[in-house]
Amino acid sequence: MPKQTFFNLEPEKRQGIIAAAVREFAEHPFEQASLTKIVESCGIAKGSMYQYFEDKLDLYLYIVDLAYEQKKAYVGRAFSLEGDIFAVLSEYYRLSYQFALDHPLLHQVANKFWDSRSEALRAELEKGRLSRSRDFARVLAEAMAAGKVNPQLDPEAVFFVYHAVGKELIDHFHQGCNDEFLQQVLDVLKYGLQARD
Amino acid sequence: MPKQTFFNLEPEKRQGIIAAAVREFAEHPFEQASLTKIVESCGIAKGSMYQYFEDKLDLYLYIVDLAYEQKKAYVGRAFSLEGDIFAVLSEYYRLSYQFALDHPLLHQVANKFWDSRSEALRAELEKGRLSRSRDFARVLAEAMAAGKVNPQLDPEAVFFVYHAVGKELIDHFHQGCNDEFLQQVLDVLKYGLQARD
DNA sequence: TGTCGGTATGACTGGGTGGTCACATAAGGG
DNA sequence: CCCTTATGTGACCACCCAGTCATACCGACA
Repeated sequence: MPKQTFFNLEPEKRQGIIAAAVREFAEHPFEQASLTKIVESCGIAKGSMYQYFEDKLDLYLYIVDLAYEQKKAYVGRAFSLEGDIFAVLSEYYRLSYQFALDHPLLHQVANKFWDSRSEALRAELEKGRLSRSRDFARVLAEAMAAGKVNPQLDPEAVFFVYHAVGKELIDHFHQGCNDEFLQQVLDVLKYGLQARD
Repeated sequence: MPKQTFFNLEPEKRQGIIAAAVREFAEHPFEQASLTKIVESCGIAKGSMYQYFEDKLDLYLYIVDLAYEQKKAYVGRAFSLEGDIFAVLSEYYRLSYQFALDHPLLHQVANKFWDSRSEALRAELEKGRLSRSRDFARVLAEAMAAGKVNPQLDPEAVFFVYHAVGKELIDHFHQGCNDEFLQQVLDVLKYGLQARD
């Protein structure tokens, strides 16, 4: 967590620091991101950074959190379509894509976070995965109870699959991804590979 | 490509270098892997490394290639089960898992390769993806022609989904992954989320 | 005016990196 | 025995890094 000093800053300066950090962490994973470049890019002294944050990791986690909060606010509406799980999923990924278009840097920060292999970040990673699985698990359980979802499937396996595909979709957002392709991918998940009678 | 000098080495020494490099690249992505540590770990001089390889990238690509060749040899049998695409897929992932158990370091090298974000590796990444999509596309086309596969699906989307899930499965091999869970994940893909009549 | 807490600073430390190069060694062929 | 060619070597170079610290600045209050 940032120190109090950081929050005492004039908002303008604070935003400048945040913006510079977002730029750097959007381009490089934690280990390769350079604090030196961040302070140069926003024109403050190296030492000042240590008045605001404990260390590089502290800054990083603050920025990742920020990116995630923004994304959650953006994407959360999808879950308001209660009842129709397929509409929820479609809207969820559509909004994720919109977010990536509107906030490419925040998108990249959040995205790069997931392939951090650093031990220091493992705990945070797991926490994030769990918190996101909760909403999904709830919607899935409801849909199963309502008989809308294939009852022979293992809910955990379903989450695993959607998580994997979601990650890959998000990874490929930067290459462009029209609504049609998105819909086709979701259809694969919805109808399954095997031909129906 | 390694220089001729590398292939002139006594096999024992050559294997020592390979083993050390595999250890390092299994633990760290390309950018964070340390040539210095590799030469220390196999007891040769830094300068010698540059008699064998052009640079760090040259060594890395050689090692990745090696890991992939081994994996292909191990996993390729799956495609001999022509005709039943679901058997092929099941066997493919089962063998991938076996490979990860038998050769954990090679597995990690191959695996880490996919989340390299370095520009220098982009071209290689794309090449690998294409070469692996070919076998899959062939089996899929056959199964579609035979009416075993849902004809309304977009083959490209199908490949996308299987690639994504495969990557995530492989990522999670190190946490253990029993046959049963694997089967359940494949069932999700096979039967689809929507309840059948 | 003095002084005191909070803040800003950037030179510096100690450690790491990939890559180089002048030199050493060894093996053959004349 | 020398000369050439192929290898081996590790000190060294230039660069980058996170993090520290003595010093300076600044506004407020006395």
